[in-house]
Amino acid sequence: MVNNPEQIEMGDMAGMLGFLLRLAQTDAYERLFDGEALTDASLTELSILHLVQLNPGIRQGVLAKALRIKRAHMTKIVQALDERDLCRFTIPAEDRRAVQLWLTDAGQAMISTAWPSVCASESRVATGLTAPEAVTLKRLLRKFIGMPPLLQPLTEGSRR
Amino acid sequence: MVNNPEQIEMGDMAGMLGFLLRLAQTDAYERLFDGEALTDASLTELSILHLVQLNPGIRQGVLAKALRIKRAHMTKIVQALDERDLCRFTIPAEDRRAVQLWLTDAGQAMISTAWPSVCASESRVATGLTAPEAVTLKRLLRKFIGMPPLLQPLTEGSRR
DNA sequence: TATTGTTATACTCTATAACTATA
DNA sequence: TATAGTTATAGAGTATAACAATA
Repeated sequence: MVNNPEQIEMGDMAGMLGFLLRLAQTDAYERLFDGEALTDASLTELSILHLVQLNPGIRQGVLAKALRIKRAHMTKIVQALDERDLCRFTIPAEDRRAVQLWLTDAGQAMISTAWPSVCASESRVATGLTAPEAVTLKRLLRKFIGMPPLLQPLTEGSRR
Repeated sequence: MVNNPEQIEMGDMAGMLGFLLRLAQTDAYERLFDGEALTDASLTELSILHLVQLNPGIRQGVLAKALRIKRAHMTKIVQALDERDLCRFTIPAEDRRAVQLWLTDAGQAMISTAWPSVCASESRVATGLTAPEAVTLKRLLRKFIGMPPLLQPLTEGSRR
């Protein structure tokens, strides 16, 4: 049994935002895919494919900033995706230092089948919160990280 | 300049709790000690010393669960603290499998001087949120991770 | 048999800096 | 000079499993 008989004194840490965020993030990740492993691609890779699908031609560095992945690491991730034929890159003529990302047909196919299960699993992460609480939590997190608020509350994916 | 001219479409990810938590945790950590590095001990080590100070004799596994650190990793962290004379451990007679942790005098001294600066830096993490928003965010995070609510919010005048 | 902690290994991610090529 | 990306390396943290000692 994994109950928690030991009530420990958390001191200042119970009021520390950074600490609470770390625990919450760890718990969220544990609840994601509870048990089931991702075989074809990591969650990070799926996120990248999702964003490249929505933002075709996005520059690698922009993606890295959005996902808080270091540039050096992003290079390796993109190379791994390229080696598996999931994405391609091109050098734009207007700035030949940049790298633009595109999905291959295989990448399109993979993310189209894999992403719905990510969404389904994600929707089960907020167990323990009421629906309005989850909405508030997400709104505050978006503000905290400087992400623009959602214009359309909660229905389908929005288009431009 | 590090402005963000590129507004990228986040799709489903803007509404995913796990994703928002990951970004928030990364941002929070970056804002912590903005620039200044911790020299004597890592943030994890300081957290452990703080909790051992508040919960003398706490078992290693209980601490690991509270901090979401894997047991195998906790072993190495505690060994490192022991080697630096910051904490000690004992084997309780009532369960000789367990390991109880205690601060040495040096550990007491170190955490007593280092912890206030952790708290001071932590209090600057929530930039961008109003004070009531930060309070709400922390309350929701505590609920999300199953941590008991704070009985006395932060000032006087609290009731249940 | 289950639990606590240890050891070992592999992997992911971070941190850093030097490097190139372009701007 | 500054920026975008690459390469390389060191270190922290995670994931996993086998193991010993104890319950």
